[in-house]
Amino acid sequence: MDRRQIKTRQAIFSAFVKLLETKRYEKITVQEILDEANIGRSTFYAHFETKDELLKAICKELFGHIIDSAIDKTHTHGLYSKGEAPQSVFCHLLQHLQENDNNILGLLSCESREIFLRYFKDSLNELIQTQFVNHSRRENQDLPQDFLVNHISGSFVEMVLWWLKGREKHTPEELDHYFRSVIEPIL
Amino acid sequence: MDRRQIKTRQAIFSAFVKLLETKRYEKITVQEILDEANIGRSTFYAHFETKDELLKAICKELFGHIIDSAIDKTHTHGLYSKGEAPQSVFCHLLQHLQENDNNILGLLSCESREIFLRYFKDSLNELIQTQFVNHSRRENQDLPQDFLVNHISGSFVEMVLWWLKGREKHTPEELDHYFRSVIEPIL
DNA sequence: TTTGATACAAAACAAGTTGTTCTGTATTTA
DNA sequence: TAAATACAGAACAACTTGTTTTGTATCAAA
Repeated sequence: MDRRQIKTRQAIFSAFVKLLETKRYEKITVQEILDEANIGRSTFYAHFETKDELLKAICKELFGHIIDSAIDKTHTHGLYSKGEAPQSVFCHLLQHLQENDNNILGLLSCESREIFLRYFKDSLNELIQTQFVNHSRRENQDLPQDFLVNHISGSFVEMVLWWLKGREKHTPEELDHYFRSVIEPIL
Repeated sequence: MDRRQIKTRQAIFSAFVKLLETKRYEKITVQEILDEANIGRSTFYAHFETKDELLKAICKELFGHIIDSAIDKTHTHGLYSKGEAPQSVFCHLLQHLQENDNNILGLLSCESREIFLRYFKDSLNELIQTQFVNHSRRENQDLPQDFLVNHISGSFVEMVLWWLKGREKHTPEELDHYFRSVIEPIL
């Protein structure tokens, strides 16, 4: 890939993430991105068809790593192992988030966070779903499985939201403990 | 209030809700609302300063009733009463939603549902918060109270989301049972 | 029923936005 | 070095937003 392309793509991403810190996604104009990234109009449209496409590309790129890393984790350690594992996938995810590569925490707490949180939750949902299918020795036969899966991924994302709203005063390990406390009793 | 104003306001609301069923909020133009509601441009701007203000007004109007009704419920029966009460506030809320006045379920499952879900959750959060403060004989001293409050309201909204995604195949009573199963063990 | 107020429709408007297309230049790869 | 291509800059039509103006229809109060 051409070095110029890489540089431009990165400039657009950085500009977009920076703008998102102070402005809602819908209110950001292409012109503002151009000014912030210092690129020409035609250049932008050579990279992305629309602003929406840029959004999708960012989601894929930023959450791709985190989710992939979590998938690897489940392949070796499973999802939770009901207290046995010293570290759950969820703790792993939180630690990964806290590293804040590419200011991913900024995206998850900006005004347009819903967009990214929903993307995050959908990825998480798939991960948990497959995990449940694999070794499902569930005791709670009362509840529909997809309800439970949704409850877990939904609660996790809501916890991240709560965490960020409180300016990250808690450690990933503490959060993992909180999450275990409200999830393990129902498994 | 002038009858003409009421009629116009209602026409705008209906048009807006109808458009939201097939189009994302951000993609809806004022012109489309005018055409659907059969009103003039100046008329719209006499009622609402911007499209965003219209959105706020709709949220207030539609969720106001439901939340107020839930608040009344808590005043007489409390939030959950740990299994004693035949009907929880949550069941009450779900039944209210199912009546689908003003197509509120349409709003909660349309492409722009995040907007309304977040508004719904914030209202719910306040309600649960006050309830916790009132008679807080919590046993789980391990968890921060606002984490628990957030977990409950968040999980509820996520359940509603799951419910609507599955085209409402479950009754409010069933959902209430599911919700008790995942919330009561941790209280 | 009349009268004064006002909600309304229609149209024109400036300012801003989007996505396209063109030309010429700079950079990269082979 | 040469051919390919990524880029800047500018101009463009089509659309959107919110304002303003003018004349008409409807309302509420006397």
